[in-house]
Amino acid sequence: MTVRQDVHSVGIPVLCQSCEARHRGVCGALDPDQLVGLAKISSKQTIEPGVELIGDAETVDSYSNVLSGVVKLTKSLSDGRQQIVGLQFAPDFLGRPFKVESAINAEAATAVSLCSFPRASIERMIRESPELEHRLLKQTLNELDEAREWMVTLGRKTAAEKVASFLLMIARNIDPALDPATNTTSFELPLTRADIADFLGLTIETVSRQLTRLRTDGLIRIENNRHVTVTSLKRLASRSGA
Amino acid sequence: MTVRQDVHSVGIPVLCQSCEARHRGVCGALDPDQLVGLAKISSKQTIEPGVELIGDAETVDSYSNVLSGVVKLTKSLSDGRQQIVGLQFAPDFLGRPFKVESAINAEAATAVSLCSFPRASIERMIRESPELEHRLLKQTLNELDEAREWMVTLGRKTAAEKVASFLLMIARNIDPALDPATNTTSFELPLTRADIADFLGLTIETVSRQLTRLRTDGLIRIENNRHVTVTSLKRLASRSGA
DNA sequence: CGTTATATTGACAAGCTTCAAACACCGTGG
DNA sequence: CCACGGTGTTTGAAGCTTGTCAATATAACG
Repeated sequence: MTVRQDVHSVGIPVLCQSCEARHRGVCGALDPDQLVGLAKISSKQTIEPGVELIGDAETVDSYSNVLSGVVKLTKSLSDGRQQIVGLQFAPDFLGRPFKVESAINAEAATAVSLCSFPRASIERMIRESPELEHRLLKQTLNELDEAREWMVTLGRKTAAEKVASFLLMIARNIDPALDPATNTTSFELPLTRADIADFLGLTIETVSRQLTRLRTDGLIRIENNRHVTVTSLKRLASRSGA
Repeated sequence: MTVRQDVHSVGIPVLCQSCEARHRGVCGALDPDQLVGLAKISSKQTIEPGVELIGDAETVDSYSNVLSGVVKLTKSLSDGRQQIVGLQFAPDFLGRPFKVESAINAEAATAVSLCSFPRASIERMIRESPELEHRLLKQTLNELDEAREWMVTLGRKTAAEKVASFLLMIARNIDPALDPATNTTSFELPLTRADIADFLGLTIETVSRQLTRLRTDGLIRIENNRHVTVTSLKRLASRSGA
């Protein structure tokens, strides 16, 4: 028992021992030596909801792994209209390699903890480790798939379908093994109504109306604004457009 | 002169000599030996507009470079509503590595010429050549940037802004060096009104109305439905939301 | 317990879609 | 040569979904 543990954790920095990014995230590409090197220059930090992590047109000099919480990626038009273009959950990699200027904003949607490292070091490691680049490519391809999935939602679904799709996406994210046959799940919404509206290309009022409709129709229950219980996953899915 | 040419073209397969993908596309990552190997198993083909290249939920066993023309990537809802989630121009790489099942449709929007190679070979080459994977990562990141840009358009812009944005995107794609100070450009639309509607999340009628509005307002001229002349790039840009 | 942020609800207006019809372009065949 | 059908586009009128503005309710917080 102790032997097995030693085999797996020998040379692994304390910081990384229980880190999810080492398993499912990009750090899984690194060998113990690289991990030690990276751990030396990386720092864990906790961020309050609403705090801006990366500003539009700012130069980015650090990348991060999301360890917990939800980060929203947003883009804005000159007159203030805003659109959320991505949500990042643990253990996603946060940052846009190979570009000094960010074209998007990143903001903590909930309380977030990050593991950050300097830009230069991670880009050097990418050059040295093809496996790291491979993981990045895979995550980027997944993000592209998600973005395209949401383009369909934004362009072609009704408000009712958008809200149902959003709830399903969150439910699946909280519990990836969610069986479509099960009827009931329950979770905390990581976003405010305003955020949900920015995510779905709707107004706060329309989001609210669609949620109350789902509530009065008996598909969901809502407590304290944020806690949602889906009482009929099947009926919810049938309203998501698919 | 001839010496210089020889230096550059020695060992380069005839098929690839004048190919744009060798310069700006993924093939630029390959050395002459790899290029010869790939050229042996690749084939050039021409495709008519409207022909489906990759069907939804089909298993993909070949990848391609787009050599000319425009390929539209679409996703559909069960009831037939459709959304274009990407446009691919030369010399884009066409295909979704590391996934056997395609979740999207690819269809020739115009006449298209492709250079195709078997899935297995390209995936082997990716494993062997980090530089190839690097190029793929860069293209994927660019596609992700574009997708997110269009999410803002789909979610937050008005019909008028959407159409203006679309025209600007096409103009910039035809002439990447397009100076915002110049007033006039002219190009062939690679998409029908129906395609434009599917791209912008609108109906054919709304697209048509917005185009005639731009026409009667003197920002553009349209000949034969497809040929567009922008007469005031600045005014068009000011209507794109930005 | 008052104060502020967040969410809900209602009435009305606007924008986009829907449905319908006319128009333009193009190749075919009489 | 012109009538004809086909496809793609434009235009019009009406209706519905969503946005806007305003008021109220609920929750969060000192």
